[in-house]
Amino acid sequence: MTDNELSRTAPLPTVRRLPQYLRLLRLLKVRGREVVSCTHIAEELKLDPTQIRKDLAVTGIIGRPKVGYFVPELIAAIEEFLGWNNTVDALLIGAGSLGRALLGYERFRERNGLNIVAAFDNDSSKIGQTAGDKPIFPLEKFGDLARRMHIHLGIIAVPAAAAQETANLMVGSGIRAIWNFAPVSLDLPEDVLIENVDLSSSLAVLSSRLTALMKPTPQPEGGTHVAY
Amino acid sequence: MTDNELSRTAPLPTVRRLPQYLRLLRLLKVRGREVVSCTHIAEELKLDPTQIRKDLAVTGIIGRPKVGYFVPELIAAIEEFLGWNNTVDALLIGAGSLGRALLGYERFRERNGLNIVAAFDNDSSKIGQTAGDKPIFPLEKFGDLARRMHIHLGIIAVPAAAAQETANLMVGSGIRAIWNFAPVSLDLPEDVLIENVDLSSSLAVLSSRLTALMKPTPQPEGGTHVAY
DNA sequence: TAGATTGTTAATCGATTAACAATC
DNA sequence: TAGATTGTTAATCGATTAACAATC
Repeated sequence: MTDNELSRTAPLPTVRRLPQYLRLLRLLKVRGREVVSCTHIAEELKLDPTQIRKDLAVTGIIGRPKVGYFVPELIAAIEEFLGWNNTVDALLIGAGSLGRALLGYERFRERNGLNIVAAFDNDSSKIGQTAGDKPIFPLEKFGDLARRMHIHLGIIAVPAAAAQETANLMVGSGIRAIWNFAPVSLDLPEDVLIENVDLSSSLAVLSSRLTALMKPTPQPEGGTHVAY
Repeated sequence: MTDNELSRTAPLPTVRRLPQYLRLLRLLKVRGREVVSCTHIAEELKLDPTQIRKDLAVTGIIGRPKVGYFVPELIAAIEEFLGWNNTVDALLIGAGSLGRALLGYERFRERNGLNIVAAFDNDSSKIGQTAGDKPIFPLEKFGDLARRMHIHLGIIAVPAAAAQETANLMVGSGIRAIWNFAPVSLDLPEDVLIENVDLSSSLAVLSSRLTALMKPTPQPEGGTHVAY
């Protein structure tokens, strides 16, 4: 902890890397490993050891020179920083194939402290079905359930066209943070947290590199020239 | 284009934002809008106009002072930069719920130039099924089809435990770029492109902020002190 | 002890933002 | 023309990497 204040908020890139460390650490724990150094983590994940040390510092963990960190202690520190030591309930809107895939991913609860309680959809043919043991309710019930269960995390898995109104419904029902899988930039009150999962962004990285590869390699200037 | 060389490669954050611009521009086009300024885009997306201008520059587009950019021209420039003006074939391994959700998302082809040709799975009960009109083949057929169709883009949608061997199979079958949805850091040859979609990273941002919110607000140091 | 590793400060790198001349 | 907007250079900001003293 480099601040005398309580950690402002950690750099975003750091936060995004923490789950990666956590994954490795859990693996090491299963393998019976008790201590681990940044050097070792760095080798495994092909990252810079100093960066890892800085990243881990945001969790408040203290390591031992010459030794490293105690694996279970480090796991606990990261989990606590992310809030993954406790389970947070969430409601999901949109029981299409993506929504049901998210519902069916049981590991969210154990690994990421995320418990998706139920899904909502306005397609009556889906109502009453379950997906991954989770019930699918009609959209009208959302506000009621959200308030009654004091749930403030919402997941949007509806088509782009319906995303904004879905967000509005959530906000009106007391939702304070939204995990949005629809490819839209949502208009939200300042105090509602939003995190977008944008597959296009990710694909763009891959396809632009792939495209760059295919392109006629930037010829050394000066026209035809045979090296020998 | 600020380089005299052919654009090295654009900054990663820029590449990740391009699809967002593209989405807005397509919307504007549908609405019949012919020109657009960075100022306008910036307002819509709540970004900095200068940043947008720099971002768009990587595509080689040239705007007109006082006017802005021609919408169709700008769309074409971004699509070309990303390679989304042409369709790229891809093969997907893992026909679980996530895999089938990806298969079923028809918009990939029209919007992102991505054509998922078929899926592969080693669960015999899934073989012969289709998902979003795409056939599901046994895993053994992967190499054959990949080579025969000259496909070099692979999508991994298998459980974490199977991801590395899946990647190995892909690489051995001539795949040059992998879009990986499994929460694992894969070990790959240097020359194989990899892009990971890591839901944990994304969730970490949301849950760490949510956790920070819940925490007892960092009290101004110095114990009980009443200001007046 | 000597060597490895942490924690932390300083240097570097890259991306964002500001400033401003060119221009339609 | 005057004003808005582009393209580009310079300044700022923040994250990564390097350097190094402290220490088990």
